[in-house]
Amino acid sequence: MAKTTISDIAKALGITPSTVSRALAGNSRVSEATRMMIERKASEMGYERNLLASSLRKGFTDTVGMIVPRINRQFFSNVISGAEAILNPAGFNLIICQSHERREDERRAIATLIRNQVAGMLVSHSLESTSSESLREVVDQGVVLVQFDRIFDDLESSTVVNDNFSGAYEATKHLIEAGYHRIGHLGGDDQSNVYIERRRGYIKALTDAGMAVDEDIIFGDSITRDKGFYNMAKALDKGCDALYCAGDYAALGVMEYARHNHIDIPGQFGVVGTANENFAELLVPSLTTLEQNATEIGQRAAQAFLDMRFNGVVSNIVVSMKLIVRDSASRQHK
Amino acid sequence: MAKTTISDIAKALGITPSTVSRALAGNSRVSEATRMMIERKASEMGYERNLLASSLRKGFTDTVGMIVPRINRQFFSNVISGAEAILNPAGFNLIICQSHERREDERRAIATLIRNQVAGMLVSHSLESTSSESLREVVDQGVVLVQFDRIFDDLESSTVVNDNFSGAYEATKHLIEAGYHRIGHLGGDDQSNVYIERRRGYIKALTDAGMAVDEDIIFGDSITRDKGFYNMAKALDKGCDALYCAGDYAALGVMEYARHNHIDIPGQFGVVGTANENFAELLVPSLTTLEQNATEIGQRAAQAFLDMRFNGVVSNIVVSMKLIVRDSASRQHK
DNA sequence: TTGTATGCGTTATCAC
DNA sequence: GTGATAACGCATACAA
Repeated sequence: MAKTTISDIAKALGITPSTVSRALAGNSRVSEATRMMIERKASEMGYERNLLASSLRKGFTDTVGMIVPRINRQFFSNVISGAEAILNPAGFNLIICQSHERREDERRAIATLIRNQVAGMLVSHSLESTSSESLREVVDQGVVLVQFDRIFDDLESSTVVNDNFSGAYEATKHLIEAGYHRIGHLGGDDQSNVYIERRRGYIKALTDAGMAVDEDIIFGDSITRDKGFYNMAKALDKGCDALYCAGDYAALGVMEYARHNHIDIPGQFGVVGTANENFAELLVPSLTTLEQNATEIGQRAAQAFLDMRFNGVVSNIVVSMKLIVRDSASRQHK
Repeated sequence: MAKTTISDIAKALGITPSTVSRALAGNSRVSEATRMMIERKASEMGYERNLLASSLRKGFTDTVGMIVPRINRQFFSNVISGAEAILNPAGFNLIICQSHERREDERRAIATLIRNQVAGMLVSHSLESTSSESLREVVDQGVVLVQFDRIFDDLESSTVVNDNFSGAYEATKHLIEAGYHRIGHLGGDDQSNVYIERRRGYIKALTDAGMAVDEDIIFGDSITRDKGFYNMAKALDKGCDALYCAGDYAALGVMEYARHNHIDIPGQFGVVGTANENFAELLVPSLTTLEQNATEIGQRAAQAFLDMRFNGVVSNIVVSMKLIVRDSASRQHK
């Protein structure tokens, strides 16, 4: 069964394709009568506009691409939902690609999206990508670019990031106020704006409180569960009694080590994580963590795309974080 | 900066677009020399094939659509990764849509994908969809359809499902062998093949063990965390000492109620879940659950699409489940 | 092996 | 307000 085209409708109605096209596109220069007639016939014949042909002719698509490291992270899947909530009503579809944190996958995703003529891209780059090289291609091709969460600042793009500095500051302050004395930091690699900012916030909180900053207890590997487990051992060796972790999976590893070694959390050791993954509230004790407002970031990123697309406005948005206080860092003050 | 087309390349080389098209498409009827020349020029000019034009001309795209209830479920995001692992090397892109368990969103996703001329769709329908009505449109439009996990059997499509019957059978048997005496079932709505099968497996395990089946302790609401919490209270009223839950979130609710009411798991009460969500191993006690092999399901679904697309082969695949034994149903035998 | 001609379905620019 | 015509970029049947 061949799909019905505007020509089919035109033929059935004894008019020309142009008129049908205009009517279906909502063009004003067509009489109410014929418009109604056409619309009825169209739905009667089960007509669906061929987006391929339409976009080819118009020179642009109503599709936006999104590239994230992985979709099974609470943060990214919520960003996606947030972006959809804005883009779909605006008539755009979202294509989602995963980079799996690999530069090569990211490069392929970019090429795919460009070939698909997307109107824009919302991207949070992979950890393997340490330069804006691949993304420059996007800009060069004239595709609207919005970076979120992890960004490069040497690109002509709108950006949406968390206020990682202030968030980390609050998280660390929370540990200080709970009475911990030697607070370490478990961060990610120092190429990324995200982890650089969180580390800065951590350091500022310590200095503001008149506490010494010791590079020995700033761990900068990566924020996996394994690393959390491993670095908790090292942190204890160095005499820490608390850790601000730049990720919940790392905090999870920390808590696992603590349980295995019968270290009481929060009594003997305090932990604050980042991201509010779905398991954070389920741990025992429940994990105090920094909420990232993923949905808002998705919405803002989508809105930033629309602003660039239709008004040529470039924006740099900062979304605040919120400390979710639970049990892992709430001991009695001494 | 206009994008380079095959005509641009042809012009630059003093040949015709057809030859360029053939060379770039890997057509054999073009000399090695000109092919090399064309390829070099193409990459030199930064040529990227316009998929819109190509697909419009060919009459089909290299895009596959996937519709899932939500992407932030471990199961579905792993299905997606599995499908990508097969489809990308085969030259297909995947567009992911969420139905949010709503019929209307699902319908819109289907329309979107059809308008985008996808070559096929991999779908697990929303819970609100209780009939194959919307999906019939897919088949009618000549789009290859693969259903997975949740399926309707009155459609011309390939299917990939878990062996929910056997899985539930094993899960229930595990509870029986652990010595629990009055084992209830917390299932989903009975319109869905998934929950019907799990319930059947549960019942069969009981009868095979010579135990009575009591409709009073078969709860069939839905498998949310709330319902788990709520129905745990009812299960206790009815004298249950164990529950096989058709979902981990429901099992989570069950365990929360138990903790709030100081009921020892697994000592006084046994729980087995389904899905192996990422939090299952992190609960205290850790949750014994049925693993769904999501990645395999994704791979199989993608392969089923390729088989239909290129060989016209319709397949109905059943993927086995695996019981992950942890602590929530392992008490000492009496 | 290469060139010529045509059309995929739609929209935009004319003219009427 | 409607119709005729061309063009978006590419791929293919046919001719050479």
